[in-house]
Amino acid sequence: MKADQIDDVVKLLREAYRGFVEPVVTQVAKDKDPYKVLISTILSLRTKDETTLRASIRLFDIADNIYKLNELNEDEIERLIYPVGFYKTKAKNLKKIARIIIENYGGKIPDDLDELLKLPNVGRKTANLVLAKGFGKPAICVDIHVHRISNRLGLVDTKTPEETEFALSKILPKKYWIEFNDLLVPFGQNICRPISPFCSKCIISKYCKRKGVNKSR
DNA sequence: AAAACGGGGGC
DNA sequence: GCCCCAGTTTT
Repeated sequence: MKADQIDDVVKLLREAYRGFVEPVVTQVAKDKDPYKVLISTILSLRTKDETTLRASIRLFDIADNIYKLNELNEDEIERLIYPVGFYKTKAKNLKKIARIIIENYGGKIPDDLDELLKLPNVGRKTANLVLAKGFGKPAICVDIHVHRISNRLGLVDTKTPEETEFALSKILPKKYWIEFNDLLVPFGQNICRPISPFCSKCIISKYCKRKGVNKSR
């Protein structure tokens, strides 16, 4: 895809974005607090948005910073975040993260990819979202929506999200890195769904290489 | 590369 | 009942 076509895709997605509900992490962390971005992103993994939203609000009402989170025990965290996916594992890891951040990083969420990746339950998707949304640093956050849609557009031809991140870093202008994920997630949830995508309502279908796939409507 | 982790909600 | 969900970790 040519550079001017990528510009057009972003422009069209920005217009469509206004009609969508914001991604849940963006809603919860409007103040761009890296702590809230990190924690709510972890809560969101394999979890529906509405569940993530409720859990995040409950947790941040009690613990809106890393020190307060550290004061909670595992059972308390479990009860606050239930029923997000893997809530027991996440409660355990959130507790660990609080301790690590306080002991090793002076209570500050690190703004470095490799350091973030050392935290339990933090992979590339979460780490890059923290960098992009929490610190405003150029980072490409590839979740399943970005991965799927980038391939449908022919922007990349990849099997795994990690490959997609690498491929996008070569062709996507840096000025779009931070917002790319925010644009594609609601688009992927509402229009460019995994199965039965609404191709007839798609504002970027002219750039799509897989129009009509998977029982599209 | 593939399975496991895990509970709620949609159909 | 079966399948999906802003992935990560382990095998």
